[in-house]
This record gives sequence, structure tokens and C-alpha cells, in this order.
Amino acid sequence: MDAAARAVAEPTRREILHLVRHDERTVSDIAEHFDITRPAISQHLRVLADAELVTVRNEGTRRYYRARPEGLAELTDWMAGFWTSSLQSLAIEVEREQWNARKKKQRKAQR
Amino acid sequence: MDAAARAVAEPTRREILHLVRHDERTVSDIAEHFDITRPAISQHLRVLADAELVTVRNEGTRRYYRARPEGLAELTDWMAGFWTSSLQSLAIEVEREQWNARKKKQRKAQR
DNA sequence: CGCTTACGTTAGCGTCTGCTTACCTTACTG
DNA sequence: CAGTAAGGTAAGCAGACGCTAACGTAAGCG
Repeated sequence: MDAAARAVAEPTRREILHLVRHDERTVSDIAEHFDITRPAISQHLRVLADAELVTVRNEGTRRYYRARPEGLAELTDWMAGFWTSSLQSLAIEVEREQWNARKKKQRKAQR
Repeated sequence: MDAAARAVAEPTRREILHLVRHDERTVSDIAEHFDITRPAISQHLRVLADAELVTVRNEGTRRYYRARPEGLAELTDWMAGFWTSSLQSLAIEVEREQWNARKKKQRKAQR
């Protein structure tokens, strides 16, 4: 999951993901969309593959990459769940507010 | 948005976000949870603030940081929308499959 | 006023990263 | 078979990144 987050942090890799989101594409095909060399694309694809955000299909000398929807879903789910406030935490939040209010009153009284 | 993605890629920053997700906390308070120095935390907070993922509230010499829900929501929404397949793209997908099927048959015929 | 507390900022450092160039492997084609 | 097309890999380099140590700053306190 850490790998996925780091992989997506790179603008070029995000563009690549966008390219292979629906279509599967070869490395050269992808490389044409950028100003960087093909090896650089290969390296980005390796990072994305390690993060399990893309899959490969071999056909002769060509390698077809495409986005792996499950990997992307896992990432978004994880991100969304990262800061969702449950009822439990909401209750704690209310308690914290009250605590702060008391504390503020105390500080005011001290002056 | 790019800034937000890069900010979240860092494990320490994710932990910080988690800490100030519901409570607002001071820098020293946050720093206690880590093995790195306080200035390092300050720098991480700067990155998070630049990415508009946290907000600050000054109170005397203390600075209270807390997560900015809107920023987090924007990020997750953007990530989720990044690869959601609309009906439009689904139709394209089907068409692509058919095109591939034809192409495969053609290649087979060529051999 | 000087002292302390709570932070931010800067300089410098080792490490990681993204990129290019050069090379190697593998599969197709004549 | 040699030649070519497609793509992975390695070395090396410049820049970004994360961290620390040292210093600067502003607010509270005696």
C-alpha cells in the first residue's frame, strides 16, 4: 500500500496510469506520449507493476500494460478510509470540544 | 493537487495526518510520537500546509495543527474520479474488446 | 528587564529518484 | 541465418528529499 501511494505521487506515472486505464498499451506506444526516453517509461512501469497498479500481457516481443482496477480501488478505499470519522470518533470529538471549552475558561480565569 | 499527492506519499506525513485527523495538536505534541527531531516535524507540517491538507491556529507561542477535511476529501475524490469508468468509457471498452478480437483473428490469418 | 517555552528557518549532509546513454535479450522477418 | 523490432537492465549523474544541528523569533513569566 505504501508502494502504491509512492507510485501515484509521481506525475508521469499518473499520466501513464491514465493512458492504460481503459486500453492496454505497449511500452513504445506509451513512450510516444511523453518527452522522456523509452527506458525511463520502462522504469516507471516497473514501479507501477511492483505496486500492483498495472498488469502485463506478453505477445511476441510486445508487452501490453494495463491498469489493474483492483489495485486502484484498494488505494482509493484505503485513502478514503484513512480519515473517515466513525460514530465512536465523533463522540470523542464532542468530548474533546467540551474539554477544550473548560480549559479555555480556566485559562481565562488565570489571567 | 499534485502537492497533495506528493505530501501523502510520505509515511511520516501520513502518520501526522492521522494524529491531527480529529484532534488539533501542537508541534511538540506531534513530535513526541516520532523518533525524529521537532524541526523535521515542522518541515513535514509545512509540506502538509502547502498542500492545504492541514490548517493552523495560533494561540500564544503555540501552534495548533489539524487536518483540513476538505483537502482530504478533494484528494480522495480526485483519486476516485481518476479511473472511474463512466458508461461512456464502458461503451468504448466494449468496442475495444471487439476491435481486439478482430485484430487477433487477422493476425491469426496472417500466419 | 532577562529567561524560558514553542516554533520556524537555514545550512549542510547522506540518500533516494528520475533520467539518459549504452548494452543485452528475445522474438519476429527476410 | 543475419537483421530488425521491442523492451528490459546497468551505470552514472543531477536534482529532490528527509534529517540534524545551529540559530532566529515571538510570546509568556519571574
